[in-house]
Amino acid sequence: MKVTRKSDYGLRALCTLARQYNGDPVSIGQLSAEHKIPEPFLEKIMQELREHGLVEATHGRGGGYLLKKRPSHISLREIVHALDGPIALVTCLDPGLKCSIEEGCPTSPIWEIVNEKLEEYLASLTLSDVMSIQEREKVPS
Amino acid sequence: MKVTRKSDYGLRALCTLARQYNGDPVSIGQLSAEHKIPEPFLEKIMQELREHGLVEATHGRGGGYLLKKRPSHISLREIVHALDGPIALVTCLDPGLKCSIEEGCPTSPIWEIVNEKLEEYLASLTLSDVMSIQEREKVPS
DNA sequence: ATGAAGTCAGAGTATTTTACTCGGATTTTG
DNA sequence: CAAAATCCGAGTAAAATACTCTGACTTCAT
Repeated sequence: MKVTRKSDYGLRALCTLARQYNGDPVSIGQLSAEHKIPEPFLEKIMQELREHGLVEATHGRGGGYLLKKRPSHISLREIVHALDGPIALVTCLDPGLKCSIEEGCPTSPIWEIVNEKLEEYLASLTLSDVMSIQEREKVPS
Repeated sequence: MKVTRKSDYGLRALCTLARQYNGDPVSIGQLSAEHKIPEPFLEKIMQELREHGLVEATHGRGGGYLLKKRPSHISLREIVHALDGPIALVTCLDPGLKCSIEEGCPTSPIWEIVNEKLEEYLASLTLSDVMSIQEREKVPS
């Protein structure tokens, strides 16, 4: 319904995997330690990212996760959709509620427009963008 | 934190008041009946809109609410801010959480950018826009 | 072949946020 | 002064979010 911590945590983990692109798999343990995310929660998150084809996992010793696509080919929208589902800025936009279908609802048209703008914007940003913006912010001390 | 039903209900009520601009005050009873919003809840909402200077109330018999500004001078952003506070698309953007201040947080910079875009867009839309979009949608049957 | 390091899968729980109620006071008009 | 309205503060119910737990399965090194 909104962008929850799942998406935030997922994005953090994906940043690490992006740095490690073409390198060794990274385990849940490493990821959760680096970003201070509760292990079992992150486990769930990585599973969902895998089910949506964003990462791939290797089992057993030395295993972990790797990006399945280039960082520049993974959009924020994909990530958020994988973890929080399609954005419904307002409750009444939630798929499954009749509100948006009803004739003469004064507000759903405008919310749909705003919602669509947001989705478009998220679709225009990729994991590479996130990395470079992050780099720019880092003040070398 | 997100756009809740309060903002949606508030916007609906404001649409009615916009139609009634320069007319008689509209009571909670009328508004809640027209939009099927629980009366005591809408009461709270109208109070908050008044506290933020978007509407004015008159007491007693024949009383109710009126817009305090022209519909074209009331932005969606104002309405949402009055009822749900500043938008924090992601939990970590909530004012009061340190996350956004921490050095080296990989995600908060991007969320801030997206959040700002959304706020800007909401600021660009007014109550008049909402009315005309609604009008356009109405399919005369 | 076995045990350690890892993921997989599903159900279950705690916390927080949202949505809404209640009761009584206050103001205005007929 | 009574009826019609808003005002105000506290409190409750429902829903969504943010997690945990348990046990299985896979892979690899020794």
